[in-house]
Amino acid sequence: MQLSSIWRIVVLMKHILNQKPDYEKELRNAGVRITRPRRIILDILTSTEDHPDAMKIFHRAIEIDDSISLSTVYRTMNLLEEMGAIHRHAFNGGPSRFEQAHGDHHDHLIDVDTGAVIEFKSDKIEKLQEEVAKALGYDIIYHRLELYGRKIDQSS
Amino acid sequence: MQLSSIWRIVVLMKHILNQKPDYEKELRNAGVRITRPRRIILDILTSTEDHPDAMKIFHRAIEIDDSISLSTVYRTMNLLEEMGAIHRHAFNGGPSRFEQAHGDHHDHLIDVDTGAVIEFKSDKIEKLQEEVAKALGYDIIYHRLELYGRKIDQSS
DNA sequence: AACTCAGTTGCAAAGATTCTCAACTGGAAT
DNA sequence: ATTCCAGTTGAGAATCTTTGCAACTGAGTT
Repeated sequence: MQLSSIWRIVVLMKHILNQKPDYEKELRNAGVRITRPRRIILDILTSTEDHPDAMKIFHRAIEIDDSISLSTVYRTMNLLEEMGAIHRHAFNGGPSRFEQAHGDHHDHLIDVDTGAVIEFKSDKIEKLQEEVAKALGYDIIYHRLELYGRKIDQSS
Repeated sequence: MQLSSIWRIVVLMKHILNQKPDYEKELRNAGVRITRPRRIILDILTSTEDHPDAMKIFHRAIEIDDSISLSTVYRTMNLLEEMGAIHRHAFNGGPSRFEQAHGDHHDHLIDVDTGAVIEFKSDKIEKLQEEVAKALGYDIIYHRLELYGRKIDQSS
């Protein structure tokens, strides 16, 4: 696509960059401690294909170390979500389900028909966000951008 | 602020565009019954300035009719959200807060220290979103942009 | 290797949200 | 106005998530 020269949109393709990201390193760099519970939970997340909810993660975790608590699962999920390492999906009513992200922070385009999640990143948008925040007297710590869209019909 | 000439940041002032939309009509058209609880909750939503959570709405509601239950508040919020009449904001860990989707869309800057919510709008960012989506083959139906920030210390 | 302490944990309790179900009600049909 | 019934409600139970706090621990420093 010719737009890439302008916007540097990075579309991440899951099946291609499926080398487990080194979350431990990322976490360490972010000043977060690598504890035994966190290591176990990260292992579960990076080695699963599905979108488990907190309870499911908890059950898998206590098979490895039965001292892990559900609170820690929830706390870890919140931590990872804020870091952009995982995504939270709240399907109508039910408990939140989680899915590992990959690589760097990125934003999301959600297909409203299929629920598919496309990840992208636009430096331009991020820069604008910074400027808007600055104008309002704030520094951005993190952000969340989700576009909900429908595939453009190309048949016509 | 001199930036306005550049970014046209629109900090929305609710009390200016406070024409109440006719939700009752909309609901009726959608085949939803207008019950006493729903009418009261709608009145609360259309006449408030803030972003109340379910508990706050509940408390305001029972002052008008003390038979209304919290379940009904939650059910009504889910109903209205699905209809697009209100927006749900899940700021960090706290309870969801709601806001009527009066006319114009806007984004949010959340003060991570105080929880304060500042509304803003940047046409520039929205235009970029459109372009990104288009490059990915999608039309945007709606979007959510939340910046989490900390007030810039101006004392130094 | 021992020391230190802010970050983290497990647990229990609180808080938030959804669900179940019998009773009730809006509004269409009569 | 009365009847009727699918949609709605209130109450409380169940489920999901966060929080307060004392005990614990990772990892930097000595």
